[in-house]
Amino acid sequence: MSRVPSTEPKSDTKEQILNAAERQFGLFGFAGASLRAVTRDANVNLAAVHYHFGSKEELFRAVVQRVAEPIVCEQMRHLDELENFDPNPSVVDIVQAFVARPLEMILKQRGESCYVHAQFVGRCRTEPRPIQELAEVEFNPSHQRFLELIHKALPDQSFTELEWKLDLIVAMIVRVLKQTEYSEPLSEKSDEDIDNLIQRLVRFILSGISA
Amino acid sequence: MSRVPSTEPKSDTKEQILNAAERQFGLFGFAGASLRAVTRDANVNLAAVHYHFGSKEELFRAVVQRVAEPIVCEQMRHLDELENFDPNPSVVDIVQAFVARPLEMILKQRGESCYVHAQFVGRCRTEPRPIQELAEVEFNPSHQRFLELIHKALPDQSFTELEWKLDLIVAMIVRVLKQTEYSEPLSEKSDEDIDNLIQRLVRFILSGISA
DNA sequence: ATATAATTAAAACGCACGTTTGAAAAAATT
DNA sequence: AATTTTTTCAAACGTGCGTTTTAATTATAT
Repeated sequence: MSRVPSTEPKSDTKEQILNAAERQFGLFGFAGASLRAVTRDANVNLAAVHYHFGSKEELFRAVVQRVAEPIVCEQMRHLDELENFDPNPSVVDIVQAFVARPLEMILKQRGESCYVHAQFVGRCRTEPRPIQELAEVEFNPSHQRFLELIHKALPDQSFTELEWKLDLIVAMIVRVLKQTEYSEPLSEKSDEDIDNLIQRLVRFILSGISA
Repeated sequence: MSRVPSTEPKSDTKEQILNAAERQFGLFGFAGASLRAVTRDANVNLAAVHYHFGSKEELFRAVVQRVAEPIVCEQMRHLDELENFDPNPSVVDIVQAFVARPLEMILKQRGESCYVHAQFVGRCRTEPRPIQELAEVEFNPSHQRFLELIHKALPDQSFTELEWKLDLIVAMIVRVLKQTEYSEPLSEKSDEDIDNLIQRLVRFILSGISA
Protein backbone atom coordinates (compact mmCIF):
# COMPACT_ATOMS: atom_id res chain seq x y z
CA MET A 1 0.00 0.00 0.00
CA SER A 2 1.32 3.39 -0.90
CA ARG A 3 1.58 6.18 1.63
CA VAL A 4 -1.20 8.73 1.37
CA PRO A 5 0.02 11.81 -0.42
CA SER A 6 -1.63 13.98 2.25
CA THR A 7 -1.08 17.68 2.01
CA GLU A 8 -0.27 17.62 5.72
CA PRO A 9 2.56 15.21 6.50
CA LYS A 10 4.16 18.19 8.23
CA SER A 11 6.02 18.27 11.48
CA ASP A 12 5.37 15.45 13.86
CA THR A 13 7.17 17.43 16.56
CA LYS A 14 4.39 19.95 17.01
CA GLU A 15 1.82 17.23 17.62
CA GLN A 16 4.09 15.39 20.04
CA ILE A 17 4.58 18.57 22.03
CA LEU A 18 0.85 19.27 22.14
CA ASN A 19 0.13 15.76 23.39
CA ALA A 20 2.75 15.90 26.10
CA ALA A 21 1.77 19.42 27.08
CA GLU A 22 -1.86 18.46 27.54
CA ARG A 23 -0.81 15.60 29.81
CA GLN A 24 1.57 17.70 31.87
CA PHE A 25 -0.69 20.75 32.16
CA GLY A 26 -3.54 18.47 33.16
CA LEU A 27 -1.50 16.69 35.78
CA PHE A 28 0.33 19.61 37.32
CA GLY A 29 -1.37 22.80 36.19
CA PHE A 30 0.20 25.65 34.28
CA ALA A 31 2.71 26.57 36.95
CA GLY A 32 3.45 23.00 37.97
CA ALA A 33 4.20 21.69 34.51
CA SER A 34 7.70 22.40 33.27
CA LEU A 35 8.69 22.68 29.64
CA ARG A 36 11.53 20.34 30.41
CA ALA A 37 9.08 17.66 31.48
CA VAL A 38 6.94 18.34 28.43
CA THR A 39 9.78 18.02 25.96
CA ARG A 40 11.19 14.96 27.73
CA ASP A 41 7.73 13.39 27.56
CA ALA A 42 7.43 14.33 23.90
CA ASN A 43 10.95 13.14 23.00
CA VAL A 44 11.88 16.43 21.43
CA ASN A 45 14.42 19.10 22.15
CA LEU A 46 13.69 21.71 24.78
CA ALA A 47 14.06 24.57 22.34
CA ALA A 48 11.43 23.11 20.04
CA VAL A 49 8.69 24.59 22.19
CA HIS A 50 9.87 28.12 21.60
CA TYR A 51 10.54 27.47 17.97
CA HIS A 52 7.03 26.14 17.28
CA PHE A 53 4.94 28.03 19.83
CA GLY A 54 6.93 30.99 21.09
CA SER A 55 6.38 30.65 24.82
CA LYS A 56 4.88 28.49 27.55
CA GLU A 57 1.70 30.56 27.62
CA GLU A 58 1.18 30.32 23.87
CA LEU A 59 1.71 26.58 24.09
CA PHE A 60 -1.04 26.44 26.69
CA ARG A 61 -3.31 28.44 24.41
CA ALA A 62 -2.64 26.02 21.56
CA VAL A 63 -3.54 23.06 23.77
CA VAL A 64 -6.77 24.73 24.90
CA GLN A 65 -7.78 25.40 21.32
CA ARG A 66 -7.10 21.85 20.24
CA VAL A 67 -9.11 20.45 23.15
CA ALA A 68 -12.02 22.86 22.93
CA GLU A 69 -12.53 22.85 19.19
CA PRO A 70 -14.11 19.39 18.73
CA ILE A 71 -16.22 19.75 21.87
CA VAL A 72 -17.61 23.15 20.95
CA CYS A 73 -18.18 21.99 17.37
CA GLU A 74 -20.11 18.96 18.53
CA GLN A 75 -22.27 21.13 20.77
CA MET A 76 -22.90 23.74 18.11
CA ARG A 77 -23.71 21.14 15.49
CA HIS A 78 -26.34 19.44 17.62
CA LEU A 79 -27.82 22.67 18.92
CA ASP A 80 -28.14 24.02 15.38
CA GLU A 81 -29.64 20.77 14.15
CA LEU A 82 -32.13 20.90 16.99
CA GLU A 83 -33.23 24.44 16.24
CA ASN A 84 -33.54 23.76 12.54
CA PHE A 85 -35.91 20.94 13.26
CA ASP A 86 -37.96 22.94 15.77
CA PRO A 87 -37.33 26.59 16.65
CA ASN A 88 -38.44 25.89 20.21
CA PRO A 89 -36.73 22.67 21.31
CA SER A 90 -37.47 21.08 24.66
CA VAL A 91 -35.22 21.30 27.69
CA VAL A 92 -34.48 17.60 27.44
CA ASP A 93 -33.28 17.90 23.87
CA ILE A 94 -31.16 20.94 24.63
CA VAL A 95 -29.43 19.24 27.53
CA GLN A 96 -28.93 16.09 25.47
CA ALA A 97 -27.30 18.14 22.74
CA PHE A 98 -25.14 20.18 25.09
CA VAL A 99 -24.20 17.58 27.70
CA ALA A 100 -24.75 14.07 26.41
CA ARG A 101 -23.47 14.29 22.85
CA PRO A 102 -20.04 15.78 23.59
CA LEU A 103 -19.56 13.48 26.60
CA GLU A 104 -20.41 10.50 24.44
CA MET A 105 -17.90 11.61 21.86
CA ILE A 106 -15.14 12.00 24.44
CA LEU A 107 -15.81 8.94 26.58
CA LYS A 108 -16.25 6.56 23.68
CA GLN A 109 -12.78 7.31 22.38
CA ARG A 110 -11.85 4.93 25.17
CA GLY A 111 -8.13 5.66 24.90
CA GLU A 112 -5.77 7.39 27.30
CA SER A 113 -6.66 10.66 25.63
CA CYS A 114 -9.95 10.70 27.51
CA TYR A 115 -8.32 10.89 30.92
CA VAL A 116 -5.96 13.49 29.60
CA HIS A 117 -8.75 15.66 28.21
CA ALA A 118 -10.63 15.33 31.49
CA GLN A 119 -7.73 16.32 33.67
CA PHE A 120 -6.83 19.21 31.43
CA VAL A 121 -10.30 20.73 31.15
CA GLY A 122 -10.73 20.41 34.91
CA ARG A 123 -7.46 22.19 35.47
CA CYS A 124 -8.40 25.07 33.20
CA ARG A 125 -11.25 26.05 35.47
CA THR A 126 -9.06 26.43 38.53
CA GLU A 127 -6.14 28.20 36.95
CA PRO A 128 -5.54 31.80 38.01
CA ARG A 129 -6.21 34.53 35.52
CA PRO A 130 -5.17 35.21 32.85
CA ILE A 131 -4.63 31.51 32.18
CA GLN A 132 -8.21 30.55 32.96
CA GLU A 133 -9.51 33.12 30.49
CA LEU A 134 -7.66 31.46 27.62
CA ALA A 135 -9.99 28.51 28.16
CA GLU A 136 -13.18 30.48 28.81
CA VAL A 137 -12.83 32.26 25.49
CA GLU A 138 -12.57 29.00 23.57
CA PHE A 139 -15.63 27.42 25.19
CA ASN A 140 -17.73 30.57 25.13
CA PRO A 141 -19.56 30.19 21.78
CA SER A 142 -21.46 27.02 22.63
CA HIS A 143 -22.19 28.30 26.12
CA GLN A 144 -23.88 31.38 24.73
CA ARG A 145 -25.81 29.27 22.27
CA PHE A 146 -26.99 26.97 25.06
CA LEU A 147 -28.13 29.91 27.16
CA GLU A 148 -30.21 31.39 24.35
CA LEU A 149 -32.04 28.16 23.69
CA ILE A 150 -32.59 27.22 27.32
CA HIS A 151 -33.86 30.71 28.06
CA LYS A 152 -36.49 30.33 25.38
CA ALA A 153 -37.48 26.95 26.78
CA LEU A 154 -37.63 28.17 30.38
CA PRO A 155 -38.80 31.79 30.10
CA ASP A 156 -39.82 31.87 33.77
CA GLN A 157 -36.22 31.71 34.88
CA SER A 158 -34.08 34.82 34.59
CA PHE A 159 -31.08 34.84 32.31
CA THR A 160 -28.83 35.37 35.34
CA GLU A 161 -30.27 32.33 37.07
CA LEU A 162 -29.71 30.21 33.99
CA GLU A 163 -26.14 31.46 33.68
CA TRP A 164 -25.62 30.40 37.27
CA LYS A 165 -27.00 26.97 36.55
CA LEU A 166 -24.88 26.58 33.43
CA ASP A 167 -21.84 27.23 35.56
CA LEU A 168 -22.85 24.39 37.88
CA ILE A 169 -23.64 22.12 34.95
CA VAL A 170 -20.20 22.63 33.47
CA ALA A 171 -18.69 21.92 36.89
CA MET A 172 -20.58 18.62 36.93
CA ILE A 173 -19.51 17.67 33.41
CA VAL A 174 -15.90 18.35 34.24
CA ARG A 175 -16.23 16.32 37.42
CA VAL A 176 -17.71 13.34 35.59
CA LEU A 177 -14.80 13.47 33.17
CA LYS A 178 -12.35 13.60 36.02
CA GLN A 179 -13.96 10.61 37.69
CA THR A 180 -12.84 8.44 34.78
CA GLU A 181 -9.40 8.72 36.33
CA TYR A 182 -10.32 6.72 39.41
CA SER A 183 -13.03 4.29 38.34
CA GLU A 184 -12.43 1.13 36.37
CA PRO A 185 -10.68 1.66 33.05
CA LEU A 186 -12.89 3.02 30.31
CA SER A 187 -11.64 0.34 27.96
CA GLU A 188 -13.52 -2.21 30.04
CA LYS A 189 -16.77 -0.29 29.89
CA SER A 190 -19.29 -1.16 27.24
CA ASP A 191 -21.16 1.44 25.23
CA GLU A 192 -24.16 0.76 27.44
CA ASP A 193 -22.19 1.46 30.59
CA ILE A 194 -21.10 4.79 29.20
CA ASP A 195 -24.58 5.63 28.00
CA ASN A 196 -25.91 4.78 31.46
CA LEU A 197 -23.39 7.05 33.12
CA ILE A 198 -24.25 9.88 30.77
CA GLN A 199 -27.98 9.43 31.17
CA ARG A 200 -27.63 9.44 34.95
CA LEU A 201 -25.88 12.78 34.69
CA VAL A 202 -28.46 14.10 32.27
CA ARG A 203 -31.27 13.13 34.66
CA PHE A 204 -29.48 14.84 37.55
CA ILE A 205 -29.00 17.99 35.50
CA LEU A 206 -32.49 17.98 34.03
CA SER A 207 -34.22 17.79 37.37
CA GLY A 208 -31.95 20.50 38.72
CA ILE A 209 -32.35 22.91 35.85
CA SER A 210 -36.13 22.83 35.93
CA ALA A 211 -36.37 23.10 39.72
CA MET B 1 -9.21 48.17 79.10
CA SER B 2 -6.70 45.58 80.16
CA ARG B 3 -5.32 43.07 77.73
CA VAL B 4 -6.86 39.63 77.99
CA PRO B 5 -4.55 37.26 79.86
CA SER B 6 -5.23 34.56 77.30
CA THR B 7 -3.31 31.37 77.63
CA GLU B 8 -2.63 31.58 73.89
CA PRO B 9 -0.95 34.84 72.98
CA LYS B 10 1.68 32.60 71.34
CA SER B 11 3.41 33.20 68.07
CA ASP B 12 1.66 35.54 65.69
CA THR B 13 4.03 34.39 62.98
CA LYS B 14 2.47 30.96 62.56
CA GLU B 15 -0.98 32.42 61.99
CA GLN B 16 0.33 35.00 59.54
CA ILE B 17 2.03 32.27 57.55
CA LEU B 18 -1.11 30.13 57.49
CA ASN B 19 -3.20 33.06 56.24
CA ALA B 20 -0.78 33.96 53.50
CA ALA B 21 -0.27 30.33 52.53
CA GLU B 22 -3.99 29.76 52.13
CA ARG B 23 -4.19 32.80 49.86
CA GLN B 24 -1.21 31.82 47.75
CA PHE B 25 -2.07 28.12 47.48
CA GLY B 26 -5.62 29.07 46.54
CA LEU B 27 -4.49 31.50 43.88
CA PHE B 28 -1.66 29.53 42.31
CA GLY B 29 -1.92 25.94 43.47
CA PHE B 30 0.69 23.97 45.36
CA ALA B 31 3.31 24.11 42.65
CA GLY B 32 2.55 27.68 41.62
CA ALA B 33 2.75 29.21 45.07
CA SER B 34 6.26 29.94 46.26
CA LEU B 35 7.34 30.09 49.88
CA ARG B 36 9.00 33.37 49.10
CA ALA B 37 5.67 34.84 48.02
CA VAL B 38 4.02 33.38 51.11
CA THR B 39 6.53 34.84 53.55
CA ARG B 40 6.57 38.19 51.76
CA ASP B 41 2.76 38.25 51.96
CA ALA B 42 2.92 37.28 55.64
CA ASN B 43 5.67 39.79 56.46
CA VAL B 44 7.87 37.16 58.04
CA ASN B 45 11.26 35.71 57.29
CA LEU B 46 11.60 33.01 54.67
CA ALA B 47 13.12 30.54 57.11
CA ALA B 48 10.15 30.85 59.47
CA VAL B 49 8.20 28.40 57.33
CA HIS B 50 10.68 25.62 57.90
CA TYR B 51 11.09 26.50 61.54
CA HIS B 52 7.36 26.33 62.26
CA PHE B 53 6.16 23.76 59.74
CA GLY B 54 9.15 21.83 58.45
CA SER B 55 8.47 21.89 54.72
CA LYS B 56 6.20 23.26 52.02
CA GLU B 57 4.11 20.10 51.99
CA GLU B 58 3.57 20.13 55.75
CA LEU B 59 2.57 23.76 55.53
CA PHE B 60 -0.04 22.77 52.97
CA ARG B 61 -1.30 20.05 55.26
CA ALA B 62 -1.61 22.54 58.10
CA VAL B 63 -3.64 24.88 55.92
CA VAL B 64 -5.94 22.07 54.83
CA GLN B 65 -6.56 21.06 58.43
CA ARG B 66 -7.35 24.61 59.50
CA VAL B 67 -9.79 25.06 56.61
CA ALA B 68 -11.48 21.68 56.88
CA GLU B 69 -11.91 21.49 60.63
CA PRO B 70 -14.74 24.03 61.11
CA ILE B 71 -16.56 22.84 58.00
CA VAL B 72 -16.45 19.17 58.93
CA CYS B 73 -17.38 20.01 62.53
CA GLU B 74 -20.40 22.00 61.41
CA GLN B 75 -21.53 19.14 59.18
CA MET B 76 -21.02 16.50 61.86
CA ARG B 77 -22.76 18.57 64.50
CA HIS B 78 -25.89 19.06 62.39
CA LEU B 79 -25.96 15.50 61.11
CA ASP B 80 -25.66 14.15 64.66
CA GLU B 81 -28.31 16.54 65.90
CA LEU B 82 -30.59 15.40 63.11
CA GLU B 83 -30.17 11.73 63.86
CA ASN B 84 -30.68 12.24 67.59
CA PHE B 85 -33.98 13.88 66.88
CA ASP B 86 -35.09 11.21 64.41
CA PRO B 87 -33.08 8.12 63.51
CA ASN B 88 -34.44 8.30 59.96
CA PRO B 89 -34.18 11.92 58.87
CA SER B 90 -35.54 13.08 55.52
CA VAL B 91 -33.42 13.74 52.48
CA VAL B 92 -34.22 17.43 52.72
CA ASP B 93 -32.95 17.65 56.26
CA ILE B 94 -29.80 15.72 55.48
CA VAL B 95 -28.94 17.96 52.54
CA GLN B 96 -29.71 21.04 54.61
CA ALA B 97 -27.36 19.84 57.32
CA PHE B 98 -24.60 18.83 54.92
CA VAL B 99 -24.81 21.57 52.31
CA ALA B 100 -26.72 24.57 53.61
CA ARG B 101 -25.39 24.90 57.14
CA PRO B 102 -21.68 24.92 56.34
CA LEU B 103 -22.20 27.20 53.34
CA GLU B 104 -24.16 29.58 55.52
CA MET B 105 -21.36 29.61 58.06
CA ILE B 106 -18.72 30.35 55.45
CA LEU B 107 -20.60 32.86 53.32
CA LYS B 108 -21.91 34.88 56.23
CA GLN B 109 -18.42 35.60 57.46
CA ARG B 110 -18.56 38.13 54.66
CA GLY B 111 -14.85 38.96 54.87
CA GLU B 112 -12.04 38.34 52.44
CA SER B 113 -11.50 34.99 54.12
CA CYS B 114 -14.53 33.60 52.30
CA TYR B 115 -13.03 34.09 48.86
CA VAL B 116 -9.78 32.66 50.13
CA HIS B 117 -11.43 29.54 51.55
CA ALA B 118 -13.35 29.09 48.32
CA GLN B 119 -10.31 29.34 46.07
CA PHE B 120 -8.31 27.07 48.32
CA VAL B 121 -10.87 24.29 48.62
CA GLY B 122 -11.45 24.39 44.88
CA ARG B 123 -7.74 24.06 44.28
CA CYS B 124 -7.42 21.06 46.55
CA ARG B 125 -9.67 19.02 44.32
CA THR B 126 -7.57 19.55 41.21
CA GLU B 127 -4.14 19.11 42.76
CA PRO B 128 -2.18 16.05 41.68
CA ARG B 129 -1.65 13.27 44.17
CA PRO B 130 -0.40 13.07 46.80
CA ILE B 131 -1.37 16.68 47.49
CA GLN B 132 -5.04 16.13 46.76
CA GLU B 133 -5.18 13.27 49.25
CA LEU B 134 -4.11 15.52 52.09
CA ALA B 135 -7.42 17.29 51.58
CA GLU B 136 -9.55 14.20 50.98
CA VAL B 137 -8.48 12.73 54.29
CA GLU B 138 -9.54 15.82 56.22
CA PHE B 139 -12.98 16.04 54.65
CA ASN B 140 -13.64 12.33 54.73
CA PRO B 141 -15.42 11.94 58.11
CA SER B 142 -18.45 14.06 57.31
CA HIS B 143 -18.65 12.60 53.82
CA GLN B 144 -18.94 9.09 55.22
CA ARG B 145 -21.52 10.26 57.72
CA PHE B 146 -23.56 11.87 54.96
CA LEU B 147 -23.46 8.72 52.88
CA GLU B 148 -24.72 6.52 55.72
CA LEU B 149 -27.69 8.77 56.40
CA ILE B 150 -28.63 9.38 52.79
CA HIS B 151 -28.40 5.68 52.05
CA LYS B 152 -30.93 4.98 54.78
CA ALA B 153 -33.22 7.67 53.41
CA LEU B 154 -32.90 6.48 49.80
CA PRO B 155 -32.52 2.70 50.07
CA ASP B 156 -33.49 2.20 46.43
CA GLN B 157 -30.26 3.79 45.27
CA SER B 158 -27.05 1.80 45.51
CA PHE B 159 -24.26 3.01 47.74
CA THR B 160 -22.03 3.41 44.68
CA GLU B 161 -24.60 5.59 42.98
CA LEU B 162 -24.89 7.77 46.06
CA GLU B 163 -21.12 8.09 46.33
CA TRP B 164 -21.12 9.22 42.73
CA LYS B 165 -23.76 11.82 43.47
CA LEU B 166 -21.92 13.03 46.56
CA ASP B 167 -18.92 13.66 44.38
CA LEU B 168 -21.01 15.84 42.09
CA ILE B 169 -22.60 17.61 45.04
CA VAL B 170 -19.23 18.53 46.46
CA ALA B 171 -18.19 19.78 43.04
CA MET B 172 -21.24 22.05 43.04
CA ILE B 173 -20.58 23.36 46.53
CA VAL B 174 -17.02 24.18 45.63
CA ARG B 175 -18.17 25.89 42.47
CA VAL B 176 -20.69 28.04 44.34
CA LEU B 177 -17.94 29.08 46.71
CA LYS B 178 -15.69 29.94 43.81
CA GLN B 179 -18.41 32.04 42.19
CA THR B 180 -18.18 34.50 45.07
CA GLU B 181 -14.95 35.61 43.46
CA TYR B 182 -16.65 37.05 40.40
CA SER B 183 -20.09 38.19 41.52
CA GLU B 184 -20.78 41.34 43.48
CA PRO B 185 -18.91 41.58 46.78
CA LEU B 186 -20.36 39.45 49.56
CA SER B 187 -20.24 42.43 51.89
CA GLU B 188 -23.03 44.01 49.84
CA LYS B 189 -25.22 40.92 50.06
CA SER B 190 -27.87 40.71 52.73
CA ASP B 191 -28.49 37.60 54.77
CA GLU B 192 -31.56 37.02 52.61
CA ASP B 193 -29.50 37.15 49.42
CA ILE B 194 -27.15 34.54 50.79
CA ASP B 195 -29.99 32.38 52.03
CA ASN B 196 -31.59 32.59 48.61
CA LEU B 197 -28.38 31.53 46.90
CA ILE B 198 -28.02 28.59 49.25
CA GLN B 199 -31.61 27.50 48.90
CA ARG B 200 -31.34 27.64 45.12
CA LEU B 201 -28.39 25.28 45.35
CA VAL B 202 -30.21 23.03 47.81
CA ARG B 203 -33.20 22.79 45.47
CA PHE B 204 -30.94 21.94 42.55
CA ILE B 205 -29.17 19.24 44.57
CA LEU B 206 -32.36 17.86 46.09
CA SER B 207 -34.08 17.33 42.78
CA GLY B 208 -30.93 15.75 41.40
CA ILE B 209 -30.30 13.39 44.26
CA SER B 210 -33.78 11.95 44.24
CA ALA B 211 -33.95 11.62 40.47
C1' DA C 1 21.46 39.24 86.44
C1' DT C 2 22.43 35.34 84.28
C1' DA C 3 21.87 31.15 81.85
C1' DT C 4 18.82 28.71 78.77
C1' DA C 5 15.66 28.04 75.42
C1' DA C 6 12.70 29.72 71.57
C1' DT C 7 12.38 32.54 67.74
C1' DT C 8 13.91 35.58 63.97
C1' DA C 9 17.16 37.04 60.51
C1' DA C 10 20.50 37.09 56.58
C1' DA C 11 23.08 34.62 53.52
C1' DA C 12 24.14 30.89 50.86
C1' DC C 13 23.49 25.98 49.01
C1' DG C 14 22.44 23.29 44.82
C1' DC C 15 18.95 22.75 41.56
C1' DA C 16 15.39 23.37 38.07
C1' DC C 17 13.08 26.81 35.68
C1' DG C 18 11.77 29.62 31.00
C1' DT C 19 14.22 31.53 27.56
C1' DT C 20 18.02 32.64 24.18
C1' DT C 21 21.73 31.65 21.17
C1' DG C 22 24.39 29.93 17.31
C1' DA C 23 25.79 26.21 14.90
C1' DA C 24 24.59 21.52 12.88
C1' DA C 25 21.43 18.84 10.28
C1' DA C 26 17.55 18.01 7.22
C1' DA C 27 14.23 19.42 3.77
C1' DA C 28 12.74 22.08 0.17
C1' DT C 29 13.62 24.89 -3.74
C1' DT C 30 16.17 26.34 -7.56
C1' DA D 1 24.28 19.91 -7.41
C1' DA D 2 23.98 24.13 -5.21
C1' DT D 3 21.41 27.15 -2.47
C1' DT D 4 18.18 28.52 0.60
C1' DT D 5 14.89 27.66 4.12
C1' DT D 6 13.19 25.04 7.86
C1' DT D 7 13.95 22.38 11.76
C1' DT D 8 16.76 20.28 15.41
C1' DC D 9 20.17 20.31 18.92
C1' DA D 10 23.43 21.21 22.87
C1' DA D 11 24.87 24.59 25.71
C1' DA D 12 24.40 28.45 28.36
C1' DC D 13 21.90 32.75 30.28
C1' DG D 14 19.92 34.80 34.40
C1' DT D 15 16.32 34.08 37.78
C1' DG D 16 13.78 32.08 41.39
C1' DC D 17 12.99 27.94 43.78
C1' DG D 18 12.92 24.88 48.49
C1' DT D 19 15.94 24.13 51.90
C1' DT D 20 19.96 24.56 55.18
C1' DT D 21 23.09 26.81 57.99
C1' DT D 22 24.88 29.98 61.26
C1' DA D 23 24.47 33.92 63.93
C1' DA D 24 21.69 37.47 66.18
C1' DT D 25 17.86 38.45 68.82
C1' DT D 26 14.08 37.93 71.97
C1' DA D 27 11.59 35.65 75.58
C1' DT D 28 11.69 32.43 79.64
C1' DA D 29 13.31 30.62 83.79
C1' DT D 30 16.64 30.33 87.33
